[in-house]
Amino acid sequence: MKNNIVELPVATADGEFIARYSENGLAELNFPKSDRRRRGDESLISPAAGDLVRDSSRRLLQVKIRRWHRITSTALKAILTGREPKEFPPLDMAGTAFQKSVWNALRKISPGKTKSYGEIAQAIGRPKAVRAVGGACGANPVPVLVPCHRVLAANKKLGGFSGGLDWKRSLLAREGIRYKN
DNA sequence: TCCGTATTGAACT
DNA sequence: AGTTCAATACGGA
Repeated sequence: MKNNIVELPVATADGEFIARYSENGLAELNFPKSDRRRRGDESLISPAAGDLVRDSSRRLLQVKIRRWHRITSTALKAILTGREPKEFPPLDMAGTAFQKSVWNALRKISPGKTKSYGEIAQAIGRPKAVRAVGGACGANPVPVLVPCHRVLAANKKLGGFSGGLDWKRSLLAREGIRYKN
């Protein structure tokens, strides 16, 4: 399973994001590396690339993943420029049932809108699990596309962001979202 | 079991 | 308006 992960870069105006795919969809999206070290080879496929050649089902998977990756790239660039993506790739995010329910709720926040951690907790029927919601947001493996940056603290204050608060501020600004602080 | 959260609201200065 | 603090759910070690 873990070996079937494919890693592909997305070049954006903000740097090179890294997308990882399982056989079921987009599993992870990483912010650009802070230090832009020179990357000698852009190995598009990470682990056992050689193994992928033989098996025809795996070749089909590669085709599928390339299609997903086009969608991912387009969607990511859309959000980064403050627009709503027309299409999302299938998502295959690893997490507990609780985390998945949180991530699912995040996806219902449309661009330009926000919800508080408490409101998310309400939405998933666990009104007291406020802090746990914060934890699940921090564990979101597909930031930006799964818009954890649209979750603010109770008084419209910024709250936190695992990718760094600068990213959160920037992403909110692109959507015209105002917050306090 | 213990510890650390991307929280929250109330009770205090 | 700022600070402290308890309640609280969850996940990792």
